[in-house]
Amino acid sequence: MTLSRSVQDYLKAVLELAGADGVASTGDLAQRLGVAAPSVTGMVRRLAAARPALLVYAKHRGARLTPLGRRRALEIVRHHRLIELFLFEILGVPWDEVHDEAERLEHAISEPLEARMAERLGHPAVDPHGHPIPSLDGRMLRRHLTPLDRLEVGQAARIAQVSDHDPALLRHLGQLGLTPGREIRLIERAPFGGPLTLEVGGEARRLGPETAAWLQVALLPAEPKAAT
Amino acid sequence: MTLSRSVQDYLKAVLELAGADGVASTGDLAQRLGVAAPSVTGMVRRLAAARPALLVYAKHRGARLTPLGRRRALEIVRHHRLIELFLFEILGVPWDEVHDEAERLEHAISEPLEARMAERLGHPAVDPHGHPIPSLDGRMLRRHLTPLDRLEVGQAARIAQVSDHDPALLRHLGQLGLTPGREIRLIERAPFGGPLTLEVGGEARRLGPETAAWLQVALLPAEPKAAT
DNA sequence: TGGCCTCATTAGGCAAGCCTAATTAGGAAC
DNA sequence: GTTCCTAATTAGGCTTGCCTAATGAGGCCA
Repeated sequence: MTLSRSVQDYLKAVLELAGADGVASTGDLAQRLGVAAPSVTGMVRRLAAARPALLVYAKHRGARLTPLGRRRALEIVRHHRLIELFLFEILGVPWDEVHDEAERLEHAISEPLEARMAERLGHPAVDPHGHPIPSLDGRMLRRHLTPLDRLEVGQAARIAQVSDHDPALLRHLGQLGLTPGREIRLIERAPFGGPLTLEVGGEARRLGPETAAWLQVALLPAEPKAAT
Repeated sequence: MTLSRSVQDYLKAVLELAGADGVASTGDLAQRLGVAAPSVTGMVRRLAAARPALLVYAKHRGARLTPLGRRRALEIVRHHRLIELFLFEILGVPWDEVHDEAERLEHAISEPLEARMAERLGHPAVDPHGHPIPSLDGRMLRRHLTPLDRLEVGQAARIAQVSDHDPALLRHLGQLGLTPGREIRLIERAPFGGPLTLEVGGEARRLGPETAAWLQVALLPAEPKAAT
């Protein structure tokens, strides 16, 4: 009942790519996993035929996780995010490097070791990029978030999470001080898709709208300085 | 030029099983790696045929590491032992559990991460079982050691290293206080292969000779209490 | 030197994961 | 309803790493 590295990667990808209906297309999976499309079809069929099944699959309409598959996928995400936070907090690995490192370590860590790490970190709820860490029973923090580029002018917000797909983006955001937990306010939005101007820690920062779309924020009431 | 997990395991096994002539037999490798003998023959041929070669192999006379193969094997051993020490020191994992955990993690850690761990640990020379940690350039502490069961009666010694092949043995030794760095003295040796009686931290401890053979010690001059 | 026993090798096969090239199904547009 | 484009699937094949069964080489002992 031990899942291979590849199988774990497929399950995680389905979880992360699934839309509102829980379905991920084989094409998207192929792109995300960096393999050819027929490889995905083959694997997805195997995982749906497995007993007990990890995926539900019907030709030409993508794959969906079974409850068991979802449980397994969440375990891997939990490993990944705990490892990211551990590397960041305990070893001082920069936040733009933790993802790739965790991508390999997540398959090699045992449950007892994971438990030790979680305890050492105080059973944290989010990773360094602000993504929620699933609990042991598969629950995770659910928040009401807005993409930063949708913010209204004058609106204050707290940065909740940033995409970790590109290390260069993370380095850039780090330099601007745009890290999870930080309070910001949208000062101005240049017309015709121009840059946003943000107040970040008392400084004005400019950010392209495509870049801003990679950040998710939680809205704050009118005067943020009043409430913590 | 990236080595698969299996290849890494084979190289490490050759390094660890090689006798004075540097040769490891295919049979010993099969046993150590938990695979059938023909699997070893096949892999060993592949690694000897690879360009650049990692092994030297001649039919019916076992395998030997090339300089490159040895370098690679030492890298893996370095990973393994640093991880063991890290788990032990930083995460408090018991010394009888660190080996299995490191066995998986050693293949998943990057060089930069390893460097961070080494620095965090103060560039240590030995792992929790007393085994030397190879340096980045492949050198390692070389000591003059004696198997504990060969000690002469009355001789004082310091425990240098213990075998980590069996967790139960490690738990037992831990309870007796027989850990690397500890000073001991052989009080008595029962005749006909009977147990050894040791002085350990002021207490008398009994140990079977087969068990004692799993420990290696460094001899100490007559009065150990005088020299710290 | 021959016989025998052990260990190693060859022969043949299987599963997992991947690939490219060729075919087919779905769905949008007319 | 047909057409056509795109996305997905089938067909066929490769490598890695393992297996069992059958054969062969080495070395020891008489």
